[in-house]
Amino acid sequence: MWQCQGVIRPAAPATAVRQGSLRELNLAVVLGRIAAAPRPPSRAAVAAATGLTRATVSAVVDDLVAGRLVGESEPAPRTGAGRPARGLVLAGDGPAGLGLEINVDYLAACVVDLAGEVRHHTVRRADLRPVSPADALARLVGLAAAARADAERQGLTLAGAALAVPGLVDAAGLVRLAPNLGWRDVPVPDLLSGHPPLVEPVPGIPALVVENEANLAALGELHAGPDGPVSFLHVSGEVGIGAGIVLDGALFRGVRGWSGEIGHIPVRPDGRPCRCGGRGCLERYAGQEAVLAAAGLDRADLPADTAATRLADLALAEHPATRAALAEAGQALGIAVAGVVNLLDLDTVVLGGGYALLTPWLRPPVLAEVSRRVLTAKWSPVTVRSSALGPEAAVVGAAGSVVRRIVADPVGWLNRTG
Amino acid sequence: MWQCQGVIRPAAPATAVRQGSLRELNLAVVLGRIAAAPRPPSRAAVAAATGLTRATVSAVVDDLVAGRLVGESEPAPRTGAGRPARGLVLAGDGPAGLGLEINVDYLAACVVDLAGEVRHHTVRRADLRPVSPADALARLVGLAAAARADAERQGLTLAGAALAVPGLVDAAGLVRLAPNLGWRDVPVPDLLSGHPPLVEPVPGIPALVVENEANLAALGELHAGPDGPVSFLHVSGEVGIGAGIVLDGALFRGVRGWSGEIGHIPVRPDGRPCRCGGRGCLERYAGQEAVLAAAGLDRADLPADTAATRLADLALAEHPATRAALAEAGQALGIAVAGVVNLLDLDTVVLGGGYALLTPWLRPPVLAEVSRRVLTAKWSPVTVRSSALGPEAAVVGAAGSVVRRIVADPVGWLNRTG
DNA sequence: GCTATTTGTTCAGTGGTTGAATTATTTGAC
DNA sequence: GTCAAATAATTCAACCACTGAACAAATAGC
Repeated sequence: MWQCQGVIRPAAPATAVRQGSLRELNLAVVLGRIAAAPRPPSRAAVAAATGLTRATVSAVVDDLVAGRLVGESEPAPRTGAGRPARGLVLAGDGPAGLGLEINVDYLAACVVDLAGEVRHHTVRRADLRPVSPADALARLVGLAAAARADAERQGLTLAGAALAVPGLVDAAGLVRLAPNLGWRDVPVPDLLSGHPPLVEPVPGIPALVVENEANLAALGELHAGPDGPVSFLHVSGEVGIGAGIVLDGALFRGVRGWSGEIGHIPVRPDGRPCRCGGRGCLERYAGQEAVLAAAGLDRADLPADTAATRLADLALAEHPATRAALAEAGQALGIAVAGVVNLLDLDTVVLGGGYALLTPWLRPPVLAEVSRRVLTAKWSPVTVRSSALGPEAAVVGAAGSVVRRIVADPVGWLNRTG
Repeated sequence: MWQCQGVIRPAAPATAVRQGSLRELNLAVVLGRIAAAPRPPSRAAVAAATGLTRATVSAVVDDLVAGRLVGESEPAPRTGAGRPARGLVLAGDGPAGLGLEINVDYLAACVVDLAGEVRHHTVRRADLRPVSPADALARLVGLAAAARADAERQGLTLAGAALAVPGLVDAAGLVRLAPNLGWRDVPVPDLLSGHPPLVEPVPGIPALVVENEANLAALGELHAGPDGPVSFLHVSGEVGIGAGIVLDGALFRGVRGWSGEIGHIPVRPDGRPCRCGGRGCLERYAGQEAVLAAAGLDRADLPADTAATRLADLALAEHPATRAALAEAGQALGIAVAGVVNLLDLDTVVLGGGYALLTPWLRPPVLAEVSRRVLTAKWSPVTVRSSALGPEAAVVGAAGSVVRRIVADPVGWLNRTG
């Protein structure tokens, strides 16, 4: 056999590999293996899976246990004959991630531990459109402080925080535009600098990452499904429509972090004008306002977060205008998704946010457009399914992004002072 | 400063780092550094850039020189006072990549050395639509043998080959569908197995990779521009329209390698029916047939590879129908590109293949649609430019993909027997 | 209780990097 | 022309982390 098909991936280690990097890399490898294992693995199992020797794995695990990243499970997993294994699990009393979210009609905070368990979750409903950014952030700091106190009561140490915002965020944490909140050029880090820090700083882990909610919601989905797909498109249908793209288990953020603006993909290029300046954007056909209007509902009547529930109720009751509105929205969404799948060759699309509840009615038209328009659909069907977390995906994903970072690169945490 | 914005990138080393991996990784690091340097760097400069010690770099370079991957440049670069540096360059007499291409009306072969120089290039024009896949591949083998002989005459050793095909290729090298060639389910490796091998096998380097031409053309563009962008969309306008997506210097292939089917993104969802089964696909408005028809030309009159030249000539002569046809095609292309940029947040779009010649007329309408429809365009403008390599991008990119792989992971080549 | 079996640890050995000292080679000043 | 300063590259003992084999620990089955 002299032929062989292979992937073209020239991703070399960009950075030099020094003496100590060896241990640093293996800390990440072993920790990642423990995180990915379906059951608590023994040191021997980790050694077999990674190709390291048992001696090395033992040494690495000692470091991880000393750093409160890994613990031994009780009771030990039964294995049959031989000395019983001691199962390794991610520590439930080590570092944790703080997830925060500001949205149109609620604030939320949550804490996720290394193992991915949600250990704290608060949602405070309030219409934030009339509230100034500074005041909104001040309220959020209160939620964060309560979350931190609760986490510490459970023996957890918050190692970093991530804030989900429904808008465009630049690399410095400046919210360039969050139309539904009415924010424009809001410097989140500056506004928070007057408050006590959300978490004690840990080297190598950003104290606060500000990120688009749709991106974090996609990560949340990855986090929720233990053996789900590692590459998918997550579409969040809210007032606007955002998408997060997950490729090989990592969020794809684009050159400046502004990927996923699926709401402004043209689906009717000469159609309805959009406030973005374009015409026929998806948002004008499948966004909350458009669907409510088509269903004959007045959006002033109901808060934004109940719109999806209301639509689902009406659809369930076979309300004709609602059914038609969802069919039209689904078709527009399907046109956009077909383009995305043609471009990126993804095999899974997750409907999240407000769309999660509406999946039963959106899925058929989306699938119809996709199977008609995607060139490769005949060789490999595209799965369209509902989000597991729904509207909570963004906060959970935010907190999860912190712990994912620790698992991927535990050196910062291990080298912390104290 | 307790806040800090960071990228979310949990890409840990999936594989264990063993004792010997240290040297293997540093071979790649040092080689990559030499490849990326604008001028031949000294050992000391490589040490400074990578963080390794001079001692280590010297040892690593010795291995690379012994393996014919690196040489010392003559004359030595002048540096000022002190012992003169010995400049390190990628070897011009070591391994090389063989690039092959089958297209509608030509076969091509080329050889690219480690430094990226094209050392051999042949194009044989012939209408391949009436030729059976087996015969076409047999002719290609002839071209490849000539290329190999020429390469060896120059002291080069072919380490691997890549074949560009205008169609969908699966992981086994099976061409599922190449509509313009009339190919369907053509098992390229099987058909080649009766011929002598294209290259002597090298461990770790696939003897033959079969890949979509648009993907390889995108890589070729990356290869041509020394300090161009590392993330961009490369659109190849031929009979069909394909795109290659390069992210951080690596080709994004999608889950099954079928990414980039931009030709079937819906731009007029209820518009002209497409042979893919959909309606209003970009290809029906900006593909070669559509543009020729709109310009009032009969495509039977001229071979496919001269269509772009002909259109450019007419446009230059201010032929009204041609101008209008290109404006319409550019608008359709702009609608599709706007969707892509909204989704992926890319800042550069390269017009390649037949579009390269037509850029002066396509660029304005594309830019107009993009700036109108891309949400983030006001903060960071999108560059639309012409391909540097034009129609040769795919073969060059194919050959370049082989050498890129060697530079990224030189271990296979170094461990070869002989 | 004995054996087979598997887990986890210990320890000398080794590969590869480190850092300082050394050699090599040039420029520029006196 | 000679010497000092500067930079490049090599040499070598030390050290760090992984390796492999031997060994101790703990259990199931007979």
